[in-house]
Amino acid sequence: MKKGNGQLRLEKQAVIFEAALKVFRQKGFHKARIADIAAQAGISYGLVYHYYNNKEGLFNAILHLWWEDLYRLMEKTRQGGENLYQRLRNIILYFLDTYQDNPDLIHIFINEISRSSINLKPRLDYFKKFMVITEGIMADGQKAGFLRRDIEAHYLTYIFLGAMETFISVMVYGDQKIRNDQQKERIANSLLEVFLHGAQNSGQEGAKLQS
Amino acid sequence: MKKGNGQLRLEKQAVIFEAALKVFRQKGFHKARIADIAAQAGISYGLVYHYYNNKEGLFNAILHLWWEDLYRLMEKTRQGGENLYQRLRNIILYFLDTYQDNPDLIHIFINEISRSSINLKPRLDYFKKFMVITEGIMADGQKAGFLRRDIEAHYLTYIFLGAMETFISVMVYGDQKIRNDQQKERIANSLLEVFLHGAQNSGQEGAKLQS
Amino acid sequence: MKKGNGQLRLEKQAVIFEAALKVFRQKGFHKARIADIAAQAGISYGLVYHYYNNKEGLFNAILHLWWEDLYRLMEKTRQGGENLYQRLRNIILYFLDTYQDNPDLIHIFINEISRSSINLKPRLDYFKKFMVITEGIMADGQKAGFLRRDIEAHYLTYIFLGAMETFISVMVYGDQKIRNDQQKERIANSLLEVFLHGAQNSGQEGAKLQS
Amino acid sequence: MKKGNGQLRLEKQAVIFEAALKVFRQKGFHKARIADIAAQAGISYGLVYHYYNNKEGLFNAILHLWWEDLYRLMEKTRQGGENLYQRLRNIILYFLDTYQDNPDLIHIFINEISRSSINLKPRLDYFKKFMVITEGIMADGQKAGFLRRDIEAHYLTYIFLGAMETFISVMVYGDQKIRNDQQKERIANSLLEVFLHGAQNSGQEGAKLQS
DNA sequence: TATGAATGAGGGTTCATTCAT
DNA sequence: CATGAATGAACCCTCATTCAT
Repeated sequence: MKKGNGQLRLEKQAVIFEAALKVFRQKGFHKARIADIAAQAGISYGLVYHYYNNKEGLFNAILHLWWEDLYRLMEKTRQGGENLYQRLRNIILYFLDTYQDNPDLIHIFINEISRSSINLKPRLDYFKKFMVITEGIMADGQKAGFLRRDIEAHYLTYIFLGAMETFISVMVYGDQKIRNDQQKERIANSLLEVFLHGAQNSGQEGAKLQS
Repeated sequence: MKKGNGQLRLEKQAVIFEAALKVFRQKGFHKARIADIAAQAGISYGLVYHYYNNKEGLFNAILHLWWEDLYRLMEKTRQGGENLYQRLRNIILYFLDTYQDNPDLIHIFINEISRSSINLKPRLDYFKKFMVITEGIMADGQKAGFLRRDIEAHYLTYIFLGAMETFISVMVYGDQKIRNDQQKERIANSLLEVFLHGAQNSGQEGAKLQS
Repeated sequence: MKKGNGQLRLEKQAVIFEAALKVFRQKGFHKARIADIAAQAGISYGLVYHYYNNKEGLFNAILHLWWEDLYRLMEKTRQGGENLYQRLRNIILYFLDTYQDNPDLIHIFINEISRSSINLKPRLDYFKKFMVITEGIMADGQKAGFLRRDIEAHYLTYIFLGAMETFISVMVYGDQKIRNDQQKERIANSLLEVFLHGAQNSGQEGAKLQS
Repeated sequence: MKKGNGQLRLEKQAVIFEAALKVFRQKGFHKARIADIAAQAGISYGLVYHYYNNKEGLFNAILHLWWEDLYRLMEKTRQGGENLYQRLRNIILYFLDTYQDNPDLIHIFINEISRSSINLKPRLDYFKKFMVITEGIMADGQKAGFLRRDIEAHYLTYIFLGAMETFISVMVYGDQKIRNDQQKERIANSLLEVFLHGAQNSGQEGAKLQS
């Protein structure tokens, strides 16, 4: 019986969470009202405070979900003994999958987590951790001889993550749908291709570029 | 006399503008108060409304400055007949120069303009225009044979701009100073190097990566 | 069985009552939450409403306990045929004993019952009754020739009760402990001594005071 | 001009202050709403926040007025070289005068300052300072031989202040008016008379009291 | 009895904006 | 031009109380 109640509690909490995702996505953190979220969830606004401490607590729950999932993926991919290419691909696919499965979440990531000035410090800490892990991957790649060593690992990190994030951003802002897995593949490949081999045409013309 | 007054008006407006830059940077748009800006400018808060319509108008002025300057640069670099490498380098240097000369502005760009949900539509339009221009550069590069054609031009754009923006973001959040022009060079070179030639080690080991 | 249940009911009620004492003491009536009291009692907050009508009803129960006990003492001391000195001493000792045995209760008396603006009317009525009884004692004392008649009986009452209450207040606020019965004696004696014989030094110097 | 504006500001602040006195008196701190105070002052509630930080700041202003005035009196009476009798009389008359001139203030003192649990710590500090000053007077009296030395000075303090406060309280709660200066005299005399010479009848009967 | 989910009145506070001076 | 007094919409949050289970 207790378990049943607990389950109900979790379910209701999830309903509020989903509503919050939607509303935060539509209005952004600052303009989202608790009343909006409650209305979206079909409950009274007071009940939101039964399940979450306050607006920021609710937002933090979202933030937490996002990052912990991401960390988990990074950890899994690290333990899986996959090679550099696979690992970078996994990161990209995590974003693309989330884009497909939980567009609200990725929207919030792009607009409210990745940037914007709410709650700066903790947000940055999450971000840094992500960067540090990614940088570890890059360093591994350099050590293993896969990645060039004349560019610092954290520079590679910025370039990779920045490129990916902007990719997602453009899709988010343009409201582009991912129609099928092939499209996901194409995006991931383009990104990795350029990141790994560069944008320059390797033919004769390209060679003249900097001369 | 009229001209003198007009000049005074412009000067006072500039004072408010500078104050707004500082305050918007420190607090973000939503938490910045008109009273803060006025205090920073050393005037009464009522006076702000003589020079700007309202808070959003003031913010738009900043936004406008940023983008118009950027467009101007893009235009100039296009007309200058510079090659692809130079043009991309100019964009990067514009950001790095602004980072040096007007850190408030670049901070606002990163936090409030580039993303975040204030005033979504007009902001996106500015951004799109920037992307379109950049995409034009990429397309030119492809046409001229400098850039590979198997990746769509707008993909190249996302990758380039995303990488650059994240570079700047990290500097902004880490409060890193640019000490000298050599550092700017190094950053620009790293970015361009990876963008153009890729991160992969061109030696033997690197070749095995995707196998 | 019925009796047993009734007893259980009383016990649970007592648990809530004790918890309320503690919480009202710590937070005061306004800041005390039913949830706090329930937590203190180790029950759910809904259950409080099975045993008491509402927050005020719970507080009234405390109030009632305090006053009825006090009235009972006053009645007993009146019937006991004790003399004025004994009767006044009994009142003081009642407060001091309560201070020892039920510090929460005396704390609430000082902070929430004796003054403060909750529930003004009923509280005043309780208080008045107490004053009237005390005034009766004073009047008796005047009639019997023990107390001076040039000061009205209710003035004597104010002075006596006010002095005593402040004594207790200071102890409450200073968190002073009563270590033993001798200390209680000393306090009671000091109070009665000054009340009955005055603070003025009866020697020669004192005589000059008002000249 | 500036001075004139400042004066206006102070006047408006005073209007709000007066309104707050009235409303805090009628409803007590907790039940008083800023909107009530604003309505009483004939202004919008937002304006209250123009002149005071918040509800507590407004209340603190009242508190401050009360205590600083009282301290000032105590200081003046100390420097005036008056004797013990005069000094105690001054304290009593300060309360009675305030009762006449600013009944709201004395009401708030009795209900919200002297007791009740808002903002406990600072309130107690104010109170303690008052007690310490009074205790100094008592100690002076003992040193000068006017007051008996077998009762500790702080005990004398509690008795004196407690008696006085209860006197005032009863007047406040009973909504008694002070009709003329003679009545004030009578009250002050009664209090001092009992405090200094005691309540006991000095005739033969009284002597038997404790036997 | 017992629980705690659910409700919503209620109030404090912020601050953009207006406007009389 | 300049000031800052004045307004009030807006919104977060608390918590007593009810009630289905």
